[in-house]
Amino acid sequence: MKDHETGRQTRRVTMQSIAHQAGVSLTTMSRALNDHPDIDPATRERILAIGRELRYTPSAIARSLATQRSHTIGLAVRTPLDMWAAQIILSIEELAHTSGYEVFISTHQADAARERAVLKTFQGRQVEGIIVVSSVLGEEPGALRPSLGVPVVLISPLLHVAHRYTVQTDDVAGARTATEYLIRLGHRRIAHIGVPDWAAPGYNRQQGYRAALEAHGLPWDPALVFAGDAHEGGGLHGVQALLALPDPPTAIFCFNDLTAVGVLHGARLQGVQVPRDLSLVGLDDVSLVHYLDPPLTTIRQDVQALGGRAMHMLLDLIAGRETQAPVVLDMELVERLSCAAPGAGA
Amino acid sequence: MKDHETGRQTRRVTMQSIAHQAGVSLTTMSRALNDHPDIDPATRERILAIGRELRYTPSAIARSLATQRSHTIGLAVRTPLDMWAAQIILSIEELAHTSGYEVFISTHQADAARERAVLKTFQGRQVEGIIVVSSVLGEEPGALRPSLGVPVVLISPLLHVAHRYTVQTDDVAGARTATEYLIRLGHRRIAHIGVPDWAAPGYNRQQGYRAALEAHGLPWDPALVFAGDAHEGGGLHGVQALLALPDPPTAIFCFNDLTAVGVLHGARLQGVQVPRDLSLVGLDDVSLVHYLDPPLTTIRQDVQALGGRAMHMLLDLIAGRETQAPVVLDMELVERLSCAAPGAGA
DNA sequence: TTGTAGGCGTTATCAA
DNA sequence: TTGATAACGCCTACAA
Repeated sequence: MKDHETGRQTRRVTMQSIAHQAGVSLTTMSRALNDHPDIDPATRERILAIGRELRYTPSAIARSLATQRSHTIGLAVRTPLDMWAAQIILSIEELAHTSGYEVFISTHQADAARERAVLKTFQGRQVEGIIVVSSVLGEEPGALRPSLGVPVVLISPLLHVAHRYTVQTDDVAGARTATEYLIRLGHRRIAHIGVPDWAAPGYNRQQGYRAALEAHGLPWDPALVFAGDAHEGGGLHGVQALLALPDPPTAIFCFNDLTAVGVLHGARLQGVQVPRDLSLVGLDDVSLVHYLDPPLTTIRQDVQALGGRAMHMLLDLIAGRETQAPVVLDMELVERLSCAAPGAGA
Repeated sequence: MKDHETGRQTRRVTMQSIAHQAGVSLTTMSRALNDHPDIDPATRERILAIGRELRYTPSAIARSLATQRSHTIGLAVRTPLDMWAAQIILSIEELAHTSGYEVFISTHQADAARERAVLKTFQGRQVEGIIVVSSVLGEEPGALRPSLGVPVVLISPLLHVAHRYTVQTDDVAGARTATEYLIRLGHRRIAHIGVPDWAAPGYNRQQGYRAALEAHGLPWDPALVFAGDAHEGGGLHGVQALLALPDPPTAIFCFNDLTAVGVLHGARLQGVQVPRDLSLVGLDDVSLVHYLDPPLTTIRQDVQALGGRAMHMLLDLIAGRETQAPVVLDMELVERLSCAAPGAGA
């Protein structure tokens, strides 16, 4: 081993060396480390002192091999780039930390092969559990089976539920809440800017949107549904297309807040005022939308809870405890200033 | 071991069992796995086939113990919550993946004790290298020494450089570029909204701001420097305080884009128009600022390169290769519409 | 080309 | 209260 500060060769400090120094057996040494009851406090202190002096750090790897427990979990996300995933990473890491677990992180890029590879790697690393955010394999029946012996918890909804342990927000209800709010304000031509692939979240939000329309006897007009990209650009193109319609919408429900930011921008470019000429509802409630002009009305999802519940579920499964599954979390309307009754303007 | 799908008890598949089934020794088995040259392709195929059939996954832990290489690195971030850290996590994870490394992630919350604990844990896990983002220990001379035998690379600047292997952006130059841009536009009263603790990035950006003022013979007025919080709220409070000044600024250079978002909001609330009455420069260039009203002029930092360079440096160190250190990356002005010559309004 | 045996650093089961 | 000794699952000289 090389000391990267001095470049000197160093010999690894192991239980051997310390036990030797202290004149005790490996067993006693081990007891000292894990503060086992069957040990003289004095000898233990002596051993630990030597350990500190020699800067001894137990090898978690050797320990794992011996105990058959790695105290690690695997966390696979599509990408850490959106606030959503970042918040989930944070809450999971914190809980893992307080529960004595270390977490491996990997990205799967919404690619099935990649996700499979990640799971396989985690399995090889002997993780005790796996959490997958925005899993694509979750849709394939039995695809999560190969991770035999390791509990897998999924965050994000599935269309074809092929897995029991999932934590998700109720996208359908959330989208419905948003749309009904707009209907209550008096809007009749309500558009939706979604995502291109219509994977579970996108599909569900669109379903909620449609359900709200139908429940209130409003026609479902395909021309009012635009496939965005969950980013500002999609929102921008979306409004441009929607406003160019012969009979343009008076309100838009967006897949997420970023999309709404793009819509806001596009509306401004066209001289369309929000909320006077166009009402707008986002989804997520990222901190920033509070500071937009106008502050965005949105649907809040408790992302921290998503991660927390998933981690708790995983800990339960690891411990062989009973656990409630699946978990579906509610979303909540946050009224700000981007909505108004239609026809207020021009 | 318990199969979490069926609840059945299962016996771990190991090299033993497969070698036994195939009627070969452990050595041959090992050779088959690591496609060693000294093995009959036929027997190898036979062994691998059995492995596939029995869903065998080699134990990375046992392998690590035997080879004394874990093929893991540790990544400690302050928090994954800002785009900044998220992008770094992504680029590091990708490079690690293509280099055959798995990454442990942890947060240190800008707390020295926590960071020390994380490093210790990583060391125990036998990681081959560590990257710390926004390290606080990096300032303490020798604090990174305990991670003996493991190379440590730091991302983010240090005030008192006590560590050689760092990757950072040139905050001083970036801030100076921003400020000089405003000066060139004709501004004389230029404010700065920074961060409260004035840790390295905050301190350096303030230094760059001051350096620009001095270089152009402009007075340095402490009243024009406000301590924000790197978030929208700080920007909001910042403008409010600055605009209330007897001789308010005509331009503001913000610590980061989020701060600028708050400033934009605050200015609007006060009826102050950007850029007519107030010019604004941010820093980071997060995707969103392009869609603000007006689109934000900002200083771009190449966060992806930050992560990439750090990871390359770490790989070099792990391999015992020479590596260039420290690395300082330039920042670049991105002109958009939030700046104008002063006095255009009123 | 294949096999034997020892070792990696720790825990755990017995005895003492 | 302490100590041998055998795992844990894999790699690697060295020998056959």
